[in-house]
Amino acid sequence: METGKGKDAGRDTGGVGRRLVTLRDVAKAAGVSTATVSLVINDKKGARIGEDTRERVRAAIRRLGYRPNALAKTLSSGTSTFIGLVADGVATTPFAGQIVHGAQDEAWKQGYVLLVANTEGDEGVEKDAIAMMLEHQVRGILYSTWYHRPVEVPPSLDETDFVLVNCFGSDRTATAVVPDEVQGAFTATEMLLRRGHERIAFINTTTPSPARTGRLRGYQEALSAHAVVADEALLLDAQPDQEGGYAVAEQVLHTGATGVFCHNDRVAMGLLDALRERGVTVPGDISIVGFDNQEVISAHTRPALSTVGLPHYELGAVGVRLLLGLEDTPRDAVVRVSCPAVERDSTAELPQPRIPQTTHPRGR
Amino acid sequence: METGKGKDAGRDTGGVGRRLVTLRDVAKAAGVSTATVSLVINDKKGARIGEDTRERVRAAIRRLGYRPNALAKTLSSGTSTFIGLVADGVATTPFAGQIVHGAQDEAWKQGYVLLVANTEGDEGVEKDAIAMMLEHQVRGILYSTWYHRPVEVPPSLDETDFVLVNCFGSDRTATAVVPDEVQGAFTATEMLLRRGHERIAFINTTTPSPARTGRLRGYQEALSAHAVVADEALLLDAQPDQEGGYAVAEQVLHTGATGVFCHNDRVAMGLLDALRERGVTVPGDISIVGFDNQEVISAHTRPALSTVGLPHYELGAVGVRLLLGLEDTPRDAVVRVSCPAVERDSTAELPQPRIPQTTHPRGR
DNA sequence: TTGAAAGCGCTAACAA
DNA sequence: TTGTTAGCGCTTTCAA
Repeated sequence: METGKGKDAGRDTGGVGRRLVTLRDVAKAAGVSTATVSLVINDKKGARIGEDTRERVRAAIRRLGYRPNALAKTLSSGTSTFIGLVADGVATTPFAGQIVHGAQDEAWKQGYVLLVANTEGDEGVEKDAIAMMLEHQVRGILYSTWYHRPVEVPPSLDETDFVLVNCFGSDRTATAVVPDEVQGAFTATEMLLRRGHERIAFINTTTPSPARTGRLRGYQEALSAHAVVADEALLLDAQPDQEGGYAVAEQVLHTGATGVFCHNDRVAMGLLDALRERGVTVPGDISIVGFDNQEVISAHTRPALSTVGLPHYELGAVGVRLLLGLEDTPRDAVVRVSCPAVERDSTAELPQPRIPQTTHPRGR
Repeated sequence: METGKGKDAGRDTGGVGRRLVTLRDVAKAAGVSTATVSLVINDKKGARIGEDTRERVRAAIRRLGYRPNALAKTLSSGTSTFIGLVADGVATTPFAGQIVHGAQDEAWKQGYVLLVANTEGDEGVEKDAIAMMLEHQVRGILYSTWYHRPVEVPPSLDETDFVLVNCFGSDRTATAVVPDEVQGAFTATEMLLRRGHERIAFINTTTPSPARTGRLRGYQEALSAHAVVADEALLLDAQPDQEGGYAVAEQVLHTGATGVFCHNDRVAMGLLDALRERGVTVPGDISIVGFDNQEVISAHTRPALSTVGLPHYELGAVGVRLLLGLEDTPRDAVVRVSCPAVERDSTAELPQPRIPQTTHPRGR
């Protein structure tokens, strides 16, 4: 800290209070006006300042350890430096963190700073959070949820620009960005189809949601795209977690499926456990694909799980771009971000049919 | 939106630009001075304002839909409303989210707002993040890591108050708050001891870290507190994830341990998988305890894992309190937060010895 | 019990 | 090429 701080910066510096090197101090030190300093700092285009003066100013800035006051700048210029992000679950899920990360990276790139508020689903907290952001003059607000779902847009959001992230308006339209469930499920199913599987079971969730309907559709579209006839018997339902996957194992075995597409990685993990107990090997006997790419799980099951990723980072980033009008999308559009395939070790070529053709109810 | 916004709020409201109801507008509308309005808004103690005036002001505020400008307030009063939180991994881990949550809750309680920056370990980003926070006049900075470790304190942190969260200064002392590894491991080990186990294996991590040394010590202290003689043969090492736990299973079985304390939940999960494959039941044959309480995993293994929680939420909250001087701890102190026991289904009473006493190398 | 006025640190015309 | 001067929206003495 021999940067020259304690030198002559301290005016009010009384033990506790630190710092207080203002533009004016720099101006005085450099023997120029504050306007000049302001100009070189922001190095404004049109400004014609002598190179010598510039250098003198820069020197003074360094010498005094000057830091611009972003708040004063905002107040004066009227251009905000904040983007608000309200999330309903940064704490309880690994997913929200990715949204925050994506949003932050993009925000920084655009010269903004993220104001994050975690509501954990509490409406009161949410209202306060939005109010707080409004009072801090945010450029706009990203309203995000940790799982893809419809939401009632809080009225106070209308006081600023906003975009919904990982959710969409249930009661009205609003600009939003969500994962492409259909494409994701299509991709997952194709991971199996491409390896020769045709008898593919789909363990969907019991919970009504965009994920449930979207993934079912993606699964069906993939089958028909590959000219594989759908068999209702292959459609299973389960509670969307390890317990659900574990419980449905017997049914899966009964379908005679050679490949299974699970609603999410947790279900896949439960299924894996159950199959192991029954001596069924994966991917030897059965290939499995998950959804979400929840790393803590999918990267470490045995075998490591082939799955499809939920693009949370992208959602956050695209959210910011939409907010700032950087994406050329119509207002109130719902943009869909695709889910990438993450192929690991739970998928393999279909072995020579162990089950005679006759068991195959409806041929292809 | 019939709150009166579009009414007469719009001055500069030109389609895009919103809002601009200032203190002055309110004052004018209420027929008082700005000073008066300011006083009733913050309802200052010493201010003696007539109840009628107060009501008139409040009415005007409501009618105009006035929102105070927090930035102007900060600038004018000199009292910051921000607390910065720089984290090295909100994105990649479920843990950091809890720190954010704890910090935010406590910050709000104290009237502050959290400015979050995720660095993902990038030093450049970190430097920028701190600079950004300094420029935004933060009251102080919480510097956090996603796993407990020593850190080199970035020099620029000295320009403000700061506290280290989930980490501590490697090169110098600084106020910090970390989990109590020793107590945590002690607690975990006791979960086994209390149920009669004496032959308890400890699968530690291979990575040198406060966790490694602290947990070993806690394990040893628990044994001796219960007058159980330590057996070096029970000390195993493994890579700290599922693969590590899976790989070490054979060795664990060889020790003849009836209880196993794993360095973390992921190791426990891997071990569980391996034991299942070998037909060893948990907790029937062997009891297992993890560490971290990483919910996605621990709450859903079969059986659900008994473990010890890492107090991330608390770390964040205490961090804020330390920063604000709300905790009466000496400056530069390292405070330890304890790790709570989370007992689930992987621990059971020691069954009647299936193995003759003689196998027990050294008696108690 | 209230109002006037001087800033907080910075930007942005407008002069010079 | 640089300086002067109003503010941005709010708080805070000091007077009235």
